[in-house]
Amino acid sequence: MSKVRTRYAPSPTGRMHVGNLRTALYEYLIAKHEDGDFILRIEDTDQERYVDGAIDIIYRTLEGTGLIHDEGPDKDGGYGPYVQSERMASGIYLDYAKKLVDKGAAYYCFCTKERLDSLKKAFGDSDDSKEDYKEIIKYDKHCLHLSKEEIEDKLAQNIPYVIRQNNPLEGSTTFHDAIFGSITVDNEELDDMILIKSDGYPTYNFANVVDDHMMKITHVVRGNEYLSSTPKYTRLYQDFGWEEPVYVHLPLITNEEHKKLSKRSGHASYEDLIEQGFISEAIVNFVALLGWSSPNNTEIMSLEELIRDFDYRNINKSPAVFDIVKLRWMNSEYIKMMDGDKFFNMALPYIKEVISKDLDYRRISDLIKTRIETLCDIGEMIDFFEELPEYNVEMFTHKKMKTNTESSLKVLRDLLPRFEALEDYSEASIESLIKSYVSEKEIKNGQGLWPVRTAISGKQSTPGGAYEIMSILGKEESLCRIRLAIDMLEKAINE
RNA sequence: GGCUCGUUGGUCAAGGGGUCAAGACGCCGCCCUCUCACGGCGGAAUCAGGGGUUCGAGUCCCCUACGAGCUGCCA
Repeated sequence: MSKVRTRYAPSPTGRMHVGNLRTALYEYLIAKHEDGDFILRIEDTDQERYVDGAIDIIYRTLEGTGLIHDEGPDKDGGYGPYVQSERMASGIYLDYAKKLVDKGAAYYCFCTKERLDSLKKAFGDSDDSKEDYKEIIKYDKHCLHLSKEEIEDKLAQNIPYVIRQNNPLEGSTTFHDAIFGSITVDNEELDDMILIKSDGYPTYNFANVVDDHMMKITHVVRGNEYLSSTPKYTRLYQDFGWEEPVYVHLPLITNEEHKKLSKRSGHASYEDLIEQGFISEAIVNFVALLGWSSPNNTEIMSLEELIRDFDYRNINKSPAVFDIVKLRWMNSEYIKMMDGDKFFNMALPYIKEVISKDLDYRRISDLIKTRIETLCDIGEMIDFFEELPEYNVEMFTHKKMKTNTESSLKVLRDLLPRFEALEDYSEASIESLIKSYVSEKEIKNGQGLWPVRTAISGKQSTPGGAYEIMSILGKEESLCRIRLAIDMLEKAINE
């Protein structure tokens, strides 16, 4: 059996959206599961849509996600070039197209845009929303019947031309997909698609077939949206007399409205997600589970585990909704599993964004590790360290803690001199001080701790409790905040 | 409009004719607890509809409905 070779063939048109990322991932996994090669090929045959810097985004994304390619523009494996515009320079696409012309499987077409437009037929109600109003065009093979002389003549006159596939009008074409099974389409439905554009570039569809064959790609993995055009690919393979690869068409990924993900939905691309505070491993893991599930029913899986367990035959047929809520959960799982040092390094920039004081960032980092879903949650969780927020005295009243303004005032008044006298502001020291006060007064932990935590944070909820926060804030700031609380409570009670 | 594909809880999903249809996210409740999280325990919630085939159907066939994709000198 020949070595498995898959390819990721993006067109450099912008950021890599999660659908493309999943395609790349599955291609990588299929290859690596069989110890095969994963190839990167840039499909830049559309100069109109080419975006500067997009190739760098592709490199960055593959590197960031760990989908390391074995061959590509930057890694020659003997099947180059790996950029279609460079391949075109050698004239291979035109040569192959001409071979098809010689066989009668393709033909020159000189039709003008105007003539093509006249073939279009409107249907649907034009009063309806634009989406219902479509045009249908199937080329009428007008130029198929040009004589050899006529063609030579037009070519000599430099009349612009394209080369079209010559599909039969009768019979049917069948291909097999690893996920969707056998699909048969009447040849009558097959349009004579363009192989070579008038600018000399091949269309994606044609370049794909030629390149996949020349690069010995064994498994063609791509989005479901290509299912409809695959019969035309099959005809091309047959006309060339080439062996077809294994087709693996992937179900669509949709947004919550069950529509194709769009750039506007915000969470569409890998880089968007990174900016939203998601971590790479979680994104990869989550995306892997959109359309596939592990046979041993595990969900949190490293790339290595995915390689080991992935089997493309288990891929789902139905479209999957991209559920960012579940991604958030998975992201939080990855953060919790992460080594403390590693998390600290990732969290530090987010911490420094809201805290400029000289505090123990590492301890803050440890406090938030189990409490955040994305790195972007950090800011609002810890901003009170930097500055005490304005808060209402009513916050001291808590039913479950059995506290109110009076009881809180008493606790804080009792504790203030002890805190003032305390030298060691370590967590343990503060803890034993408060604990002994609580047992001395025979009150509940909550009755003693709620007022303190409220006073030093000004928040209903905080990462960590009173001991942790006080020890991080330090003596001076803690005392200052407690005195402020006492003032507020006194004022409120006297009114 | 035509062609193609799809349809198991709100979401991801297991399930290839025969236990009360797994599991996860989310949601709700309880426990733990100085708050919020973490963790633990429990709960509600699903086979789109209709016909067949069969002793028996989420699983096979047909129809309907709904959804999606394609219908570009885009990929």
